[in-house]
This record gives sequence, structure tokens and C-alpha cells, in this order.
Amino acid sequence: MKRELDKAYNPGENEDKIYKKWEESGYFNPDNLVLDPDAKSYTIVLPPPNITDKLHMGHAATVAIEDLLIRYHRLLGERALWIPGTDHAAIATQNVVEKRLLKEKGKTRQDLGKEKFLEEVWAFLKITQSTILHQVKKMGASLDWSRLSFTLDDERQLAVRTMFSEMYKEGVIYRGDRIVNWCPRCHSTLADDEVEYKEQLAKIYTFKYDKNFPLSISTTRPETKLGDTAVAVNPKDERYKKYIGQEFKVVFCGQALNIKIIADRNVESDFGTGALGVTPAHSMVDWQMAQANNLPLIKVINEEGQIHPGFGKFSGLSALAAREAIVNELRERGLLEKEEDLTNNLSICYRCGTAIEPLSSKQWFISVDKKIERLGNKSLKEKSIEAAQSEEIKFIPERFNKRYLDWMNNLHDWCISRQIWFGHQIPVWYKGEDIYTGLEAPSGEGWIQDQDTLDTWFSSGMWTFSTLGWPTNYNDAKKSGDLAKFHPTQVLETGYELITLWISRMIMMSFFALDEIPFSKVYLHGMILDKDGKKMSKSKGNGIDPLDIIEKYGTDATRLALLMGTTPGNDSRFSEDKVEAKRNFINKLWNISRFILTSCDEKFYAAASEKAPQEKSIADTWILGEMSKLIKNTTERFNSFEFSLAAEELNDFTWNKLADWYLEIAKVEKDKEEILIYLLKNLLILWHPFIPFVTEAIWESFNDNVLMVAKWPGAEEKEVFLNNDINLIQDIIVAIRNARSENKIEPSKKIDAIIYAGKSTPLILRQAEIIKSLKTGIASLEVYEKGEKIDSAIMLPLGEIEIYLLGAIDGEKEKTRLIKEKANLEKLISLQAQKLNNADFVSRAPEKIVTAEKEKLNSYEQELSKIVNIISSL
RNA sequence: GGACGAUUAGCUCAGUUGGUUAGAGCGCUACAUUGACACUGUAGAGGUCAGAGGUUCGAAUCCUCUAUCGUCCACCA
Repeated sequence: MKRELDKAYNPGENEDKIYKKWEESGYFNPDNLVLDPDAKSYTIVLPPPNITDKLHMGHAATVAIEDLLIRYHRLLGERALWIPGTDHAAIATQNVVEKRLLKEKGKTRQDLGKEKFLEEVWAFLKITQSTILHQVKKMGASLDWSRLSFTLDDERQLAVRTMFSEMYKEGVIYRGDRIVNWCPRCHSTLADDEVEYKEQLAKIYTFKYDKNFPLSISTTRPETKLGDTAVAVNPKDERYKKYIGQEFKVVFCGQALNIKIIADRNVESDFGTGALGVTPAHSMVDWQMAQANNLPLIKVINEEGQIHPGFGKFSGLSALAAREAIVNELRERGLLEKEEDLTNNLSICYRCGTAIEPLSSKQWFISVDKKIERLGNKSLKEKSIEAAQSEEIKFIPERFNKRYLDWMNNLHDWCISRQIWFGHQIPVWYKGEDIYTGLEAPSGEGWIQDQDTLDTWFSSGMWTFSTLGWPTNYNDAKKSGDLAKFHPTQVLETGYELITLWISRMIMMSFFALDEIPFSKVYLHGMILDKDGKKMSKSKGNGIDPLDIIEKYGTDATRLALLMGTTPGNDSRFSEDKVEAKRNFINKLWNISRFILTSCDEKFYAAASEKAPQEKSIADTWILGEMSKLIKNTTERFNSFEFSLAAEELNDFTWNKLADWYLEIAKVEKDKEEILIYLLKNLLILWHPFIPFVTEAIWESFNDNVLMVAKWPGAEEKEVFLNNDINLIQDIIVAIRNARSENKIEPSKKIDAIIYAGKSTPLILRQAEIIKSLKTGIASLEVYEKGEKIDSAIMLPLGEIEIYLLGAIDGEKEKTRLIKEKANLEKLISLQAQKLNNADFVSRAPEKIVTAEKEKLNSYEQELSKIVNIISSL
């Protein structure tokens, strides 16, 4: 079993081998875990990456965090399931394939036709999907690959079609006219969040429809005015009050229009003329006003961005050409009053940058406000808002709760149809006036399926339950199989930019399908920026491929760099320096293990990791106390998602306490094998969720089982040194004094290496003399340099109060410090007592606070008495 | 325009309900070196916690304002 460890840890040599071992163990699948019958389930779904591109550092962070959670809960003995999958990313994928097609074959998707084009897409998918899965495995992800899903595979297609028809049946999905963001180039609607804005210089024209119309209006888009049905003014605007409610027949550039004057609070009196021409068919705001005032809707611009037939000479012109023609005509007729420059925000398509044409069209929608009887007559919006308000779903960090609620409260119906080829085709069939919705085409001739596909977030919104066998595992409001075992999931971990796009949809979808939340915690990580704080992007070329970093420093170092020094919700910079530091740490851990394993005989390897061995010296008591504290803290940190702090504490223990202190002590004191193995085992378990490979590699060199499924240590109620440190120092002082006075200390024993207490850390000195305390094993020493005594000290590694120097040089200093501390404490106590005597405070403050304050007072008093004792013994 | 964050050592960042002398990593300076580890060890320098007020016995931490940077949302016709 014993295997010599290499001098330095070599990640490349170990990682693939270990990953294979894990996969072969079958433990990624919770069904293979040996568990308590009543073990809790712990489920996370991996946010399915788009299959358009290989993974970036953001994905790496996701994998690092989720794998940490899963490994931690697996070690706790829970039924830990992490579900892998990929997202078909409808529009994005189609776009990428289209671009490649054009570049490689010079063809457009129309050249190929739908069928051939989709074949191209699927061929592309196969390649990218395997690249992505390879990357995820390289990150060490303990995903259950037997449950691998794809948002467009057969099971998910069934789920999507079921969902659609169920929603349709309950009237939650409807088809309607709406103003949509239309990209005339992509020939598709865009969701609001797919629209980007660009500042541009525009002209704003002020004019009257015709001579007889009393108001002037201002617009940057005169061509849409062919479809105006109203002019809106602010109800408080004194200039126009008298017109409100009146109707005018006007002839605008040859086009007869009925214009009603309406009042709307959204109109700003001091913008332009304070009168706004309302074009219901081509502006969201106008459409809303039209709805509120029951105004008709006139379509002016078609899907190609051209003027519809029926507008005389303008018909068939592009919007821009029509604008020019109209402005010219207004100018000729003397109706144009002003022409000014204006910078405004132009909506553009997030993919191609083409200007968005808002137009009305028939689309499919999910109603977020429709009351659903079986959900207690509440709408999806209401249910989703309640879930966050009641903290049934909690956001980490908390502030994102507000962002989620702000978004949900302003939520409009969700347009789910997209005019693209790749995706879930809408499961609706038409035959003349008849409409059918279902899982398959209806029987009979002549039914034609809707050509649109669904917004990609429709299928990813179902991800928590579509991956667990819904709808098959859900009948008559009862869950079975995986769905019963693993849903709701525990944590959804993703970037904060997905709150609106994805998280909100998942919550609504889950309520609709299952009447329950999809997850109880949402952990949001920040963006991973480059070392200069810039967003990584392909166009800037500052993106980092996680695989390159892994190649160079190993997966563990990469993961640790992503987890340490980062806090939820905050962006963080990623630099190689950081990874290098972590790589060094991992090597340190490796060497610590190497030292322990080579200095312990094999017969100690079986030492239990659960129960601390008997301590034999003060150093043992100290380190075991520290370990117990570490276990407790790490567990708490993990439970409260404070990974960075957990790692920092683990790091501090490993490097500053174990390596710097205890291992040095172990070189002098003997008989520490059991403790060393105990410490090592626990340390490896605690570190495992962060750095699974190196810990497993060390573990397998002296254990038969797999570390991944070891047992998470419980914090033993150990005597924690810190609480008693002052008493112990006292004991040592007394012991040394006694020993000195009784001449029991032999000052002459020469030791090769000893430990010297400087201020807080040890130093190995040669040819110095040590005086060993009879009681403690290490306690007191005198330090000589070139034959001259330079210091004498008593030392003790004691956590926060680490060292007390008592020699001739430092004794006085120490005494001064203690006296200062004493005064400080006395002051604190008097203030604390004052506070507690304040009747107002006691009566008003919550009991919890008062108790806490009392405890504080108590601890101050205890500390004070110890310090007084020490001072008096000096 | 609205909301949210950030501002702490030369750099990157921690700092959990306010509490003794504000921490880490990297970098820097000096020293050490065959004993687990140069992917090392020890010692050290380096901070008006953005600024100004306020609350408090006590503020990096709570409140107000200001400045700079960043993100998101809305969007002007």
C-alpha cells in the first residue's frame, strides 16, 4: 500500500487518472452511494452551457463552486446529485452556424433550406458538445454523467411539448398581437433583454399633420406617423387641456388619419412640443396608450422594414427612404417647423447590430398575470414574487433579492415565439381556422405545424424538473422516481446576469408544472474579469481558456484561485499570479503529507480519522484543539456559503500552524504518529471539496477507500486552547520557575534543530541551546548567536496569543503590554456594565442582544482576572 | 433618469450582527540553505480603511452628503 510520493506534486500525471478512478467508482451517481436510509437529498443542476463555444472562466467558476458544494454534501453522507447538461441556445447557435456556413461555404441558411441547415447545426453540436463535456471533466466535476441531458433531446422535447400544451389548456399561453422587437435582418423577434442600445445622433422633426390640426408634434421617425391614431399630451399641460377628448380628421402627406387627443401622464410637457403622436403599431409605449384608450392599430412597416401597401406613394419604400420623402413633403407644404439634432438611444439587435423595428405581430405569449385556479387562484408572477418575499427562495448575496423582485414586479407577458429554425418547434398545428395543440400532430390530413420555435429560455426554464423525468415522473399531482427524490433542488448557482433571463423563468415554470419552487437557494457569483478588470470577451481577445491554465498549474490550483479571494455577487479579477500562489500551496500540502507519511510507519496509517488520539504534550493539545476548531469553522463556513473564508482558515491551519509549528515540533518530540495521521486524514477531507485531485492523490497513497466518499469529520468537543491559553502560560511559567529553582533544568543539552520563538513564527536554529521544560516538552529556551546570548524566551504556539517572551530582554515589554491590556479591559467592563444598567437599553433591546451583551461582560471579566493573575506572577 | 455595488498596504483582495495593536496572497528589503518542501524558511518595511459631517464610551463596519469607478434596469417620442 505504501507508495513513495514524488518530491513535487505533478498535477498532469495524476488528474486524469484520478478522474477515471472516480468515474469507475460510480459514486458520481447517488444511487451507488452507501447511505443512511433517511439521508437527505442534495441536488444541483449544472447551468447548461451553450453549445456554441468552449467554456470560459465564468463556467470554470461555476463548476468550481458547484463541485465544492456537491463534494461537501457527499462527504456529509447526503444523497448528492449534480446533473450535467448542455443548452441548445436556439438563436445563438443558429447564428454561429450561419456565420460558419457563410465563411466556409459561402452559403446562407436559405440556400440550404431548413432541413439541410438543421443537419449542419446538429453536426456542429456534436463536436462542440464533446469539447464542452471534456472541459467540464477536466475541472474535476463530480457530475452524474448517467443523467446527462440536453435541452433539445427527446426527453426534453417531450417535456417542452407537454408544458406548452398544459399552459395552453389553462390559458396561460395565448397567441396575440403585440409590439415586438423585430430585427429586420435576422427576421426574428427579440426578447427585451436581447435588445441593446446605441447612442446615435438623430434628427428630431417638429411639424403638424396638416394645416388644420391645432398641435405640432415632434418625432425622430416621421414615417411611422402614417399610422398615428392619436396625439397624447400631459393631462396637466395647460396649453393643450382644452383639446383633450377631441377628434380630428387630418390628411397627412396624402394619408387620411383620425386623430384623437388623449391625455397620458407619461408624456413630458417640456420635451419637444409636449405633444406626442401616438403610433400604436410601432412603439411599445404608444401601444400601451392605445390599449388604454381603445384606439385602433394601423400597421405601417412590414417585416422587411418597408412601408406596407395602402400608403400610396410610400408603399414599398424602406423606412429610411419613406422618412426622407415625408420630410421633404412636409417641408414643401410648409408644415415642417423645426429640424434639430438630438442624441438618442437607438435600439439595436444584440447579434447583428441592426436597428430594431418595433412592430405588431402575432406571437405566442406566456401570461404572467393569468390567475391559475390550482395555484390558489394566483398568477405565476404572484407565486414567484411570494416565493422570494417569504424567503422560501433565498438569494446569496441577499441584495439580489431586491433586484429579482424589482424585475418581477414590472414583468410583462413573456413572448416565447421566435422566428428561427433551430429550437423546439411550437407544438401547434393549424388547418384553416382550426388550431390544435398537443404532443403530436393531430390525425387527419392538412394540418400544418407552426413554423416558429420557442425562446431558448422556455426549455432551460424547465431545467430543474425536465432533467428529473418530468412529465413521466409526475402524474395526477404526484411525483415519483427522480422527481420525488431530488426536486426541489437545493441550490441554483450561476452568474447574477441570469436573474432575469433564467432564474425568474425557472421559478415560474416550476410553479406551473409542480406548484413548488425549483430551488431554495440562489447563489450568484460575480463575473470573472481579466487581470486589468476588463470583461473577458472574444472580440477583445483577453479571454482565458481554463484548459490552458489547468495545463500549466493543474486543476486544483485553478479552482482554488477561483474560490479564494472572491465573494458572492462581486466581480473578481483573474490573474496567473494568483493561480501560481495556489499551485505553490498545493505543493506545500503535498510535501506536508510526504513528510508525515515518510515519518510514520505504515502500521499507523489505519488510524481513525473520526476520533482524536490521546494527546501527550501541550503541543498536541494545542494542535488537536486547533483541528477541532477548524472542523467546526469549515463546516459552518460551507453551510453559509463563505467558501473564501473557509479556504483561508484551512490555509492558515495547514501552512502556519501545522507546517510551520507542529511539524517542526514533531521533529523534536517523538511519538506523534497517530496524531499526525489523524491530522492529515482530516485535513485531506476538509480540503477535498476545494482541491479534489491532490487530496485524493495523497489519500490513495495510504488508504484503501476513496476519499470522495470518506466521512466528513464531526467537530469533537475538544478543549480549545484559545480559551485557556492564559492559564496554560501561567502553568508553564510556574513550571519553569520551579524547575529553575530546583535546578532540574539542564541547560546544556545540544540539539540539532530547535524551535525558536521570535514574534509569532518558528525558526530553525542550529547550535543553539535549548532548555526543555520538564512539564511541557517545549517551553523555554535561550538563544545564542556566535556564542553570545541574544534572547531568552518561553514560547508556545497558541493561536491568537501566540508567544510570550519573558527573557531579560522582553519581559518588561511584555509586562507593559499586559498592563495596557488590563486597563483596556477595565474600561470595557465599566462601559459594558453601564450599558447593562441602562434600564432603557434593557427594556428596549431584544432579549437576544441583551444576553449577548451580558455574555460579553462575562468574557471581559474572565479575561481580566486571568491577566491580573499573570501580571502578579511576573 | 432609477436601482445596486465598489473605493482598505505598491498590486489583487478578505474583514461574519460596531470592540483590545485592521489581515492574507503577490511584490519589495535583509538574512538562511544537504534532512518534507526554492513551488522553501525567517525577519522586516509598507495603511488618516476615498473625502466631509453625524450617531456611539468606541466606527473600515451604522446614518447623511460629496467625489471617482463599475454593473443592471428604464428609455424621450
